[in-house]
Amino acid sequence: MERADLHDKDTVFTRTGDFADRDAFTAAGWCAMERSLEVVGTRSAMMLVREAFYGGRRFDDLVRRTGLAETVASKRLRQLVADGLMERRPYRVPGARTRHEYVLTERGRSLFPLFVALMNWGSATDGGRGGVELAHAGCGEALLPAVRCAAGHDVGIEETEARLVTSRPAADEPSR
Amino acid sequence: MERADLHDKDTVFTRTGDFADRDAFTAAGWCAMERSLEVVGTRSAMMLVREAFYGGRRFDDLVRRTGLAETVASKRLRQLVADGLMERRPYRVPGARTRHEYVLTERGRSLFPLFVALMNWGSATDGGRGGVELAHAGCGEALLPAVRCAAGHDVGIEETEARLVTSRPAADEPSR
DNA sequence: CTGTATCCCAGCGGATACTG
DNA sequence: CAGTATCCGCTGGGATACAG
Repeated sequence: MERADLHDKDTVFTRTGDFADRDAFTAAGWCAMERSLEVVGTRSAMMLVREAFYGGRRFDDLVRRTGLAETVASKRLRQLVADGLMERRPYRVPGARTRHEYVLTERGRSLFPLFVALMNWGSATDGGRGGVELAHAGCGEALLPAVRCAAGHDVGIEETEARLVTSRPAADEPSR
Repeated sequence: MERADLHDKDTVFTRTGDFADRDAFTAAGWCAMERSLEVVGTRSAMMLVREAFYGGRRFDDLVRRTGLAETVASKRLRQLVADGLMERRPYRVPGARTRHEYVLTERGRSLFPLFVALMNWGSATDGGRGGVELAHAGCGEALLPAVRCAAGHDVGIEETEARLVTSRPAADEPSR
């Protein structure tokens, strides 16, 4: 099954153990990536999350800044709340009646690396057309998505190994 | 415009300069994130890229391992090639007739951080149901998506600043 | 201002059947 | 084995109109 005619530049993941035959675990169940896409795989979902990152909270602002139709924004926001990415929170400005605002939950905020990766990948090939750029407020340098292992090493695609886990060790506690 | 009743945990991006009013640059054009979604915003596209990362190359394997219908895989692969994420390359095994295989281009390979972010976000909330896990082949530790600035600092969401750039300083693309 | 209710269209993805 | 051609249902998203 192994092919010997691959160029070095074609290297993908290291395949080890069960993974030598990827078919063996195709039946292992739902891929985590697909689970993510079920929730944030739509344009409207990511756009609303984006505006939330930018500080948008009120329905009106979110609609205008995303450019989505109100109907779409409404339905998607309801779903984002149901999925636990956002919280619909009442608040009141003195003298006005109670309103609601949409605030990212911790789960929603944990989309940050995904958002940066999307922004970066899109801008990497746009020929410098300009637009919004994300930067480190401390030093002003642009943000870049990275991949590291739990031990802190930077990991490239060719150093990545995929493996089958039957049941991951007790949920991700405060990772030490 | 500024709200003073925000909890610390609600902090999102730091807003500075032009960005104090996000509306000011809504008209600044297409968001890089949306550009990414136009290309890899579909389930089929990311699933095919995933299998390419896992080492899949032949049409038959890609179809079986993604579980996509042949028609869908066919059309999506054609588009991925057109978008420059994959390359359709002829090859031949002695004694057999020439076949084609799909190989990730550098642009396709640069989706690696995005892929890791998607995998990680999806598995972070699955209650440890098990499945595929990505790890550092060197030390065996699990992979995590990260965000850094060009100067090498780790950057959290609350240290992130968004700003408007009219035309980015000729990054890495002499084209055009 | 903050939505919801309808109607409509385009695109994704599947099923089936057919080629080289 | 590696696709293409057709048909078709589902849903994402927009337009319009209306409500609290």
